[in-house]
Amino acid sequence: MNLSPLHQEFVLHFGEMGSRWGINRTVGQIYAVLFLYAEPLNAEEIVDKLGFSRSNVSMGLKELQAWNLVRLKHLPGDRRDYFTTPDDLWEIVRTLVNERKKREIDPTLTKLRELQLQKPASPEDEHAHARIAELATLIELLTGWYDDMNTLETDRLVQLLKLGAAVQKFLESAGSIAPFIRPGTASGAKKKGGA
Amino acid sequence: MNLSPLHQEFVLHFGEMGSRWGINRTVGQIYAVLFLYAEPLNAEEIVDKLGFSRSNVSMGLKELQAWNLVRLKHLPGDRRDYFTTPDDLWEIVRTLVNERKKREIDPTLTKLRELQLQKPASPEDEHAHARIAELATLIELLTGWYDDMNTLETDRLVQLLKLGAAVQKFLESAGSIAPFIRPGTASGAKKKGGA
DNA sequence: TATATATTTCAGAAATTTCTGAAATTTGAG
DNA sequence: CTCAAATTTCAGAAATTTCTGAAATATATA
Repeated sequence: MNLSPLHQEFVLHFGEMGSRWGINRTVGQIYAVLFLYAEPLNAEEIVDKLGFSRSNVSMGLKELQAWNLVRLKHLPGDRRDYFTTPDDLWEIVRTLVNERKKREIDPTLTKLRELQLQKPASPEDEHAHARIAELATLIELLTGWYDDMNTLETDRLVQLLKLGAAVQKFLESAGSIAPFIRPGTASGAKKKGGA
Repeated sequence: MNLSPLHQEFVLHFGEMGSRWGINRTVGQIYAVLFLYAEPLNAEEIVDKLGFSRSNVSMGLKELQAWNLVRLKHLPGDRRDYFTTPDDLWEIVRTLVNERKKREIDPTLTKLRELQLQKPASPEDEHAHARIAELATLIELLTGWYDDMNTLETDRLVQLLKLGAAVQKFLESAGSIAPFIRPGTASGAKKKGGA
C-alpha cells in the first residue's frame, strides 16, 4: 500500500467497515482513498495506492458509480476517467441513505404489502399477518418521516438535529398542532383522502 | 422448508435482506421465523421448520442472542430453551439500531479521533485531516441526535415522526429557541464547558 | 452420583464471494 | 478509418464464509 500512515489507517478501517455493510472491503478502500484526496484520481493511481489489480479497481469504481457515491471528472487533454467524492459530506450521507433505502427498505415494503394480500390459511397465518401489518406500518412511518426530512435544506436539517429531543417541548403543547396532522402519515402531506 | 407459503415467503425475503446486512442468511431466517410465530420456539422446532442442521441453528441463536434480538424463555417442566422476539416492534428497532451503532459507528468515531491526533506529514495529510475532522463532526451530530431521541418514550417518538418536517415550522421562529441551544451539540445536554 | 436430554464446539466440507490476468471492447485523436 | 490508450468483461484461482456431523460439554432430575 502506497499511502501515508494516516491515509493507510483510515483506508484500512473503512475497508473493514465497508465489509460489514453490503459494500465489500476493496470497494470500501477505494472509496476511502477518493474521500481523503482533494484531487480526483484515475484508476491507475488507485491501483498504485492500494495495490490491487487494475480489473478489480475497475469493478470497484463501477460499483461506486452504481451507488452514486463518486463523481466522474475529466482533465483537459487527458482521456482517462478521474474520480472524486462530493466535497459536501451531507451530500454523501444523503446519497448513502437514499441508496440503501432504495435497495433494502423499499423492496421489503413491497414484499410486505404483497404478503398482506395473501389469504391466511391457519391461525398461525393470522398471527403472521398481524405481525407483518405492524411491521409495514412501522416502516412506512419511518420512511415517510425520512422522505420528509430529506426535503429539508441541509442548514435546516442541521438545526433540527442540534435541537435534538428539545423539539419535544413543542409536543407538550401539542394539542395546538396535532389536529393539523393527519393520523398515520408523516406530516400529513402525501396520502390520498381527506381527514 | 416446513412452513406455510406465507411464512416461507417472508422468511426467504428476510434471509436475503439479512445477508445484505452483517447478519447472514441463516440467522436472518431464524429471526424471521421467531418474529412471525406467537409462541416461543425451541431449537428443534426451528430445525424442523427451516431444515438446517442442529448445530447451525445453535450458532444462529447464539448470534441473535449476542445481538440482543431474541428473548430466552422456559416452559415449566421442559428444560429446552425457547426463543421469541419482543412483541413490541419498537423495542426491536431500538435494539437493532443500538447494536449497529455500537458495532459500526462507535468504533469508527474512536478511530477518527485517534487519527486526528496524528501529526500530518504532508499537504495531503493536512487535507485528509480536514476531511476526517469534518466526518467526525458530522457523525457526532448524528449520534448525539440519535442518543437524544432514544431517551424519548415510544409514544413521543411516534408523535415526532408523524410530525415530520412540520417541526420545521418552529424553526422559522427559531430566534426564540436557538439561543438556548448550545452550538455544535445535540440539545445542549451532554458536552463539557459552558456557552 | 448416574443418566438421559439438551446444547455447544470445532475441524473439515461445501458454498459463496472476491480477485486476477488475459482477452475483448470502447473511445478519442490523428 | 486506424491506431493506441483506456476500460471492461469474464473464466477460473484464491480467499472467505457458512454449514455440517461427530464428539464434547453442560444440566436437570431421579
